[in-house]
Amino acid sequence: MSVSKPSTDAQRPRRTQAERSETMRQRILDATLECLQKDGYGGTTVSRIIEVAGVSRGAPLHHFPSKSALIAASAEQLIRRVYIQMGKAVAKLQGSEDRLHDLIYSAWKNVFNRPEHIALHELLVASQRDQELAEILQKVWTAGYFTLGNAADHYLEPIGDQANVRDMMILTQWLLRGMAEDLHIVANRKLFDRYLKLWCEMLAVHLRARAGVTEPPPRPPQWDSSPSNDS
Amino acid sequence: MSVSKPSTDAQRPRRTQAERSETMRQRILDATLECLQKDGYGGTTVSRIIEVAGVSRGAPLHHFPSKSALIAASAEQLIRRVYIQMGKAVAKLQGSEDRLHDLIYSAWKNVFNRPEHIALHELLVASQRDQELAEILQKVWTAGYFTLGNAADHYLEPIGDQANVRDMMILTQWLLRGMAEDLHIVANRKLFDRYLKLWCEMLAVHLRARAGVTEPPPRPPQWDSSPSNDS
DNA sequence: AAACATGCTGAACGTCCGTATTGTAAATGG
DNA sequence: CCATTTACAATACGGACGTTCAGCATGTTT
Repeated sequence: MSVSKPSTDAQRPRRTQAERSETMRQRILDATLECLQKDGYGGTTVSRIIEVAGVSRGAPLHHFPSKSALIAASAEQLIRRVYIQMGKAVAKLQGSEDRLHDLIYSAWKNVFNRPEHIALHELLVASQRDQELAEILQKVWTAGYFTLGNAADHYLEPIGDQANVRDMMILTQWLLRGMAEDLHIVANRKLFDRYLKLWCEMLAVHLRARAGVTEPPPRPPQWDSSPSNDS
Repeated sequence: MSVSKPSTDAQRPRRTQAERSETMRQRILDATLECLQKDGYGGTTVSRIIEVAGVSRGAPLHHFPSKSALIAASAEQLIRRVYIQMGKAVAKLQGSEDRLHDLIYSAWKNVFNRPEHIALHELLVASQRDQELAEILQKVWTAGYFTLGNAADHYLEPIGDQANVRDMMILTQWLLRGMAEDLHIVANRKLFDRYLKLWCEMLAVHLRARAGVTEPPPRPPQWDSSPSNDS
């Protein structure tokens, strides 16, 4: 219900305006993402957001010109978060014995089978009727393509000559996305593990670990800690 | 904008109450599905539905106790329609030269790459927060599993011994569903054909056409023309 | 310290939502 | 042929939506 309230503000009664403003802005963004995840796109109303954030009704529109701008800013932040997390996860696979399996599982566990992905997916679906959102969500394509694609290209190599590592990672992402949509339909969670394993076996026909890779994959360009500069 | 207006009602000024009622009911259901497809779940309001159907505001709630009941009835009807269509499509593949390829393409063209699937997908996403819808949408799992699974089992056989036809069809459905969500993001439509082809090649490692299959697959049980008996 | 600027509150506004109610034409049944 | 029932139209209602705005603290500047 609450999103990171400032510890005890008796401790620091004085903060600069910029500080106040930034924490408030962040609090609203976090509350929006929490709403998207728990209540869906349709349930993400201003009333609900301010309830979760614990702020007044006017606060969100003081920082964002409209609700759709707030959603857009939340989307940008979420995409960055999700794929940075994934980038970090796939950077720790040098010591793995079965790199293909661990890469796929890492993508599943760190992206598609996460609460954050629910919010991201809500936005993706909403973007079918919202041009502005669609342009932002295109970054998911790019982000996924490079994060998973680069990592796979770094750790794995094709076995045959017509196989292509990056293409198979694109198929992987579509598959995992489709799987994630059945999480609430299919009760038996172990089923998903079974099919994930089957998918790894199908990939293993065409991909194998590169020999002697001890370095983590190169980091994507600007994705370190650019705060949140948007609209 | 309009959904199957009665041809020329000057021709038949008298119809039984049951007839009037049934056509009206169907008109409302069709309008609801059209709304779901064009305006999404959130945009499917009573106002929009009656505008599309060209009926009064009271009409929908005369036939359905509430809006959610209307949505539920529409969902049931849609699921039946979509997978009957798929069943018919995959029943014509005996003459195909590349049955695996044609089966996958048929699933894509007749289900996932169709306007109706957009509506179905909206309902699937909404069912994450709606228990009643979720129970209805479970039928999509069952329907997909049997329709595509049975057909594949009929036309194809595993090559290795650990391969399983039905499991691979489940992966196929997840993949196609995930692909369909990027249709509005990725401008180049030919890309999807490329990846569909790649997927077929990956499947071809494990599946091949059964020899001497000239019959169409057996029809699923009750799926012929049961009108629309629900809630 | 006084004057100003900024960050946010909280009430209010108009619009649209889903539903309830009342009225009217058409079909049914004696 | 008329009373009754059914099918739908039309309007009204309370509530929730996104947005606006005057007011009040809290920093900032002079």
